[in-house]
Amino acid sequence: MRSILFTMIFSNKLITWYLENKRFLPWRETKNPYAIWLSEIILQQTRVAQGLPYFEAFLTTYPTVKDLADAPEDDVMRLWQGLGYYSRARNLHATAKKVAYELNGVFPPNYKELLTLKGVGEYTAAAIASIAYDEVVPVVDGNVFRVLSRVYGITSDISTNTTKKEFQALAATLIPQHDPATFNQAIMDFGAIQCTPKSPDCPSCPFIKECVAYQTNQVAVLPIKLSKVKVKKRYLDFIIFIDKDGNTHIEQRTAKDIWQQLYQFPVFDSFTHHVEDIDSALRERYDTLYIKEIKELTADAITHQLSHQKLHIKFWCVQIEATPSVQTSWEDLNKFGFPIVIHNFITSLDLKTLIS
DNA sequence: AATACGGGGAA
DNA sequence: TTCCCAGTATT
Repeated sequence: MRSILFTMIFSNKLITWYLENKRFLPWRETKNPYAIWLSEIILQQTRVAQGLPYFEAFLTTYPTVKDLADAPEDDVMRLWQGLGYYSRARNLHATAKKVAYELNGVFPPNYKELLTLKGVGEYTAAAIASIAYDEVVPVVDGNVFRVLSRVYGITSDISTNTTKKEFQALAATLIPQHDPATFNQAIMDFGAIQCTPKSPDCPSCPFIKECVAYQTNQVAVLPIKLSKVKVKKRYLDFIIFIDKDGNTHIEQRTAKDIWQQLYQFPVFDSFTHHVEDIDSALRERYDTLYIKEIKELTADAITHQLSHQKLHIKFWCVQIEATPSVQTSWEDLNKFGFPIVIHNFITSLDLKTLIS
């Protein structure tokens, strides 16, 4: 452990850097817990540039937590469409309802109670408590792991819970009592702008003299992260039914699986192979189905990379007399949230060429 | 302690 | 391609 003097130098230098280099972000202009909570949920595992337009859209569409609580779930999911990790949207909605109707519209007032909210873990509770309430509790996110592991030369595996506790303890010694909000945002901005994962800007870094990683030439290998995910292949054949009126059929995903609560076209789903004989497969699943024509819309399967699965996706157009279940008009599809890969495909499609 | 869960940007 | 992003919930 470094000296007390160094911890003060670290905090002061960090905040000095922040005041000169910080990004101007809309959620920094407020102490409103609702807006700050919203920004923190959106920014989980998400870059600022990607989350920013979603933050604006949500705050505009739902100016208060009650507006969000009262929204239909389909609307919330659709607004979240494309951002990924959709459990965040479901938890966001559930928490909005709880705050609006069980907590009288008031967010829990401290770190410990914030932790009880769905979708709010240690990082997010610390972020909200420090930024909205000035509670002295350090955030530990990917940026903090990176900055501290480098400056302090910490070589523990950051994917373990034990290491996370070590970093929380270290950060707790660094965070100043008088301005935790600025410190937390400073260390995250520093990690995002200066001490970046790849090719950080060490020559202009204020910690170049103190940084253990820089002095021992370990910047490129820190932080150490050992856990590596294994990615499964998965084969999806989506069936776009078109009936005689030009309507199609969609269904909602409800299983504990990817894309829960989002919509999709009926699908054949396998971890080993694409459907070999679509015609037979369709007749097996829907025993009464008058098929006029089957058209393969994707000569080559579309690949779509998720964190734990690599999807190989084909789309089929199947013209029939009537849809096998509830029908949806093509124009109404934009009322539903789809996985982005489906949404992009729909957008690229021309219905006329589909049925010609 | 491991694993599942999206999508996109950067190198 | 590979990495990883203002992580959380579940097993």
